[in-house]
Amino acid sequence: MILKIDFESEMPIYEQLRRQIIEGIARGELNIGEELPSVRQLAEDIGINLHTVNKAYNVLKDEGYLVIDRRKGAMVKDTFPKATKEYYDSLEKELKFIVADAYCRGMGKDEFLKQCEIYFDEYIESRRERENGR
Amino acid sequence: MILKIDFESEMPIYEQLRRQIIEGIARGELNIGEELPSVRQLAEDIGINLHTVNKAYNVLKDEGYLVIDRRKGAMVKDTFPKATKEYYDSLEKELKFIVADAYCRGMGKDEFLKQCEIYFDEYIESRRERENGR
Amino acid sequence: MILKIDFESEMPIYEQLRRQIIEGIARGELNIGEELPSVRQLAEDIGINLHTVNKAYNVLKDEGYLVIDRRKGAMVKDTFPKATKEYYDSLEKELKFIVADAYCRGMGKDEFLKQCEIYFDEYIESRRERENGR
Amino acid sequence: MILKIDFESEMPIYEQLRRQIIEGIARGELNIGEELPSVRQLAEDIGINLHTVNKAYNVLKDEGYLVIDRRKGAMVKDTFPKATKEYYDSLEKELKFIVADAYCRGMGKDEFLKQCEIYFDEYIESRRERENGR
DNA sequence: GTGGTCTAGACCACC
DNA sequence: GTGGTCTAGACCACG
Repeated sequence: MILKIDFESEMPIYEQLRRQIIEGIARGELNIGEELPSVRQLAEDIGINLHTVNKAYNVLKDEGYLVIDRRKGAMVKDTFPKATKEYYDSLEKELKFIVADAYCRGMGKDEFLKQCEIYFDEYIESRRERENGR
Repeated sequence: MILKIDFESEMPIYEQLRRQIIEGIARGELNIGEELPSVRQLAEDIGINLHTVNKAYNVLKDEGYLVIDRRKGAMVKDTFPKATKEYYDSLEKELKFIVADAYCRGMGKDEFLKQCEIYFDEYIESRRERENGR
Repeated sequence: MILKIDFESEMPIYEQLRRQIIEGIARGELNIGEELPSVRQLAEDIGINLHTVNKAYNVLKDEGYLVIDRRKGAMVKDTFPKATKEYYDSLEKELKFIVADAYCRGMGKDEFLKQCEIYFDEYIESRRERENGR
Repeated sequence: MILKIDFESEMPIYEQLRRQIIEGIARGELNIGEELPSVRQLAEDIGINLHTVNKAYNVLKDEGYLVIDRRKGAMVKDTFPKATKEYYDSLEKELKFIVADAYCRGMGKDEFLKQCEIYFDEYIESRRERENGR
């Protein structure tokens, strides 16, 4: 799986890492139980600080995406993280704002929903392909 | 329009202000040409520094949501901001991640789309009500 | 002569007035000795404060564009303002920056000069027409 | 690169900084990818507040002249800012006034164009020299 | 009255 | 180390 960092982005590097790893899991590029590169390895590959990778891994651990084993390093958890009340609350807040912004900018409901549907289908399709391919 | 700030949030205060003002515009609570409180007034009401309000207003001005008149202060622009290529790019990036996260957490496509639809309808309905009420 | 104020501009209203009056003189819409509207009249026409018009007129008086007579109000001076050393200095400073910015943005020398030439010719032509028409 | 601030000028300090940095880029004194002093460093050197430097840097970032990297601070962007429609509009407005003023003050078209040409050539020459010198 | 600018100094996140 | 955010308080230009 290829990780791309935009050093000019306002988004913290660890957050960029976190998001791309979650997207990788959604697409099935990272499967349950799969080991991620070591902190040291990944940091060197991307050319960033070791602590930055560490932070991303630890956030994902706290969210329930990864387990971190002292010997084997980080791997994708065998169960997906729970959709807690906190998650739903923050999702609602985030989504409401995005919809408000899109609505103001003249984006139609259908166009927006269609786009969301496409993204969902991409993840579903990508996972199915990989599962069949195994 | 009531603005609520969460001082514990990691999200900057000016960004919280920005988002709530956009949501207010989407709901029609803030109508075209409507004057917002002066930076000093709003800062005092919320209990924050005037520079923080100023920053929120200026970000919204740059985005095309507000105009700032030397005489009357800030007011809602009579045209909505353009949905530029930059906007679509960042929306895609943001939405893709949110969908990935939701998908991983077991949220179904239908549930997600339904929720988005509800938010859209809320804004549409809210605006219609206010327009009829005028 | 029609004066248009952009209340949303960052440029002070009195400065917008000043510039448009100078452009009017350059185009020959305002001829030597021609009386400008009274401060009170112009302020009411545009819908701005009386003091704002006053400031514009006084700046133009100091620059040598207008003479202000207590009885007849403001009128275009019969001689053009001198191109003082101060003027040349500030012109150089301003022009150098504009050229630097244009150059960085990829504007060619020829394109830039061509544009300046067009503007010059417009003023020359406009004045000639009016002088012939009288 | 030496930056000179006129504390008596009506032009805001951050705007003076902005202009001189753009001129520095045009002259090639600041090359693509070159790092600018940190806000604290530059502020101390000039004897102004760090927020003022920060504002200048951020304006230049928004214009597309600089990128601000969390790790390295501000640096000259590898691509020059686009000459947008907004840019051309404001350039036209500005240039038209300057030409009108110069014309009224008896400055001939040839003299004006000659001067613009000289400035352009200075930037072109300065950049060439530096590129050869590298 | 309005916002714009500047200063001074604090704390924080990120790297 | 870097910039980002927030506060507090000052002065100014504009209208």
